[in-house]
Amino acid sequence: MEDEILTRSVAEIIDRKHLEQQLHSGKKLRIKLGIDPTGARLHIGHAVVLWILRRFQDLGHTAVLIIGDTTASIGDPSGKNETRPPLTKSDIAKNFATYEQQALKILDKNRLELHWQSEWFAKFTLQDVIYEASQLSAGWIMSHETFRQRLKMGQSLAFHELLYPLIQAYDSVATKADVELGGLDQKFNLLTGRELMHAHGLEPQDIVLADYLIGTDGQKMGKTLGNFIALEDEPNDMFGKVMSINDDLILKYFEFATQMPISEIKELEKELEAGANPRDIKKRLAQEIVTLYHGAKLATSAANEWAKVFSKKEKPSEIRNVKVHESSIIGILVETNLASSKNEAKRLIDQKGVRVNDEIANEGTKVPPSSIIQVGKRKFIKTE
RNA sequence: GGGCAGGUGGUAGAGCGGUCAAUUACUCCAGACUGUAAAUCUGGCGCCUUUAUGGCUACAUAGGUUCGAAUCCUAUCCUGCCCA
Repeated sequence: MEDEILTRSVAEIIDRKHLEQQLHSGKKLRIKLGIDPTGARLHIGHAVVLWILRRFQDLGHTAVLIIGDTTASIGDPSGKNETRPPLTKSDIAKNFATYEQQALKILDKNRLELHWQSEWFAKFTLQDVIYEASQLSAGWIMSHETFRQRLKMGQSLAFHELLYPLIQAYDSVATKADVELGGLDQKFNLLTGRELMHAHGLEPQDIVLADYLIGTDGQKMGKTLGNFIALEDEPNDMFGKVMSINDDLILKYFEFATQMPISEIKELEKELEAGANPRDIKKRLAQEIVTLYHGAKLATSAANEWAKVFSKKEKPSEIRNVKVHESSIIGILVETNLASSKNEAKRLIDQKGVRVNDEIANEGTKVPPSSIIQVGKRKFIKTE
């Protein structure tokens, strides 16, 4: 366990030696993770860092979650090429509520400490801001790759964005973090935490940077890219999405997205090298992942369902029933959101992408009550 | 404050008075092939209809010029660069 915590899904550790000593010292460490209360749905890419945090918890350390209600009014500039619109207070509260619900599927709430940035920043005066800013050099801030890039490329960069690393860094001072976790793109922000802690006479936090989990299409997993597996995806859906990842990613997903011991993953690697059908290994992967978020029982039924629909090409056992008012096939497709417009519906029909009761539909196809309508390979509904 | 260059569809990025609902690439959708993988190939990708050499809405916003504007003019907002 202690070995895995420094290697599994981890891209970089600063300062490794120091952290190892800390872990061996028997001290109860405070592990900080900042949360950006923006999007609502977590995906298994976000989960990577949460699982790392969970492993620390399992060793008896305390997870310190910081909700970035102050930084939300800036928007993390890391890796972004434009200024982000700020969020309102109620957005933040709402977003956090959904975040918490999802994150608790992974974290242990008994070893959890929760803070809002406003706990300390609400009291900040301009003098305080100036003082904190004086502890960092402009050269340091401008050494941030993202800032340099944006200036070089002639993209917008607003002054307040330069404060982002400082604000996040102060969280580490306020909470006296021993370790801070983050994604690889957070490196600069977390390093700034070390700088600022040093300036305040505190022992600088160690940093554990999680590696990226690649999305289902091989690109970085991201909400905007639409290639993510959400923690709240339905079991069947989640299973299907895992099955659709590229073969090359299978082992990486085992490491990053499941809790299977590394030794077992090594076994699977050998099986693959020996010529096992990647599909079968992937089924195990899907089963593992679905089990984490939905339990073993639902995972098994998702596996059966998948085999039924896609291997044997039968229909799913449960098809969503939808009340329809339209009578034409085009009208129904639009009404049920299977197509976004009538033109879209026509296109789908022209391209033989629509079936009504297993028959390829044309524009004049009649839809009797209780018909099964299929669009593409995976979308089914039953009319009422 | 002054000068210059820009703001185009989900993204990047062409177009610079009619032939523009707008080249192209990526994303995306459907089909073929498959292991619901990847790769590849084919078709499509603003909305509506009586499917038409059709209508409507769109190229930052608001006006204007013109038979006709994404393209020209004016104002406004926004961005970058240079000067102070």
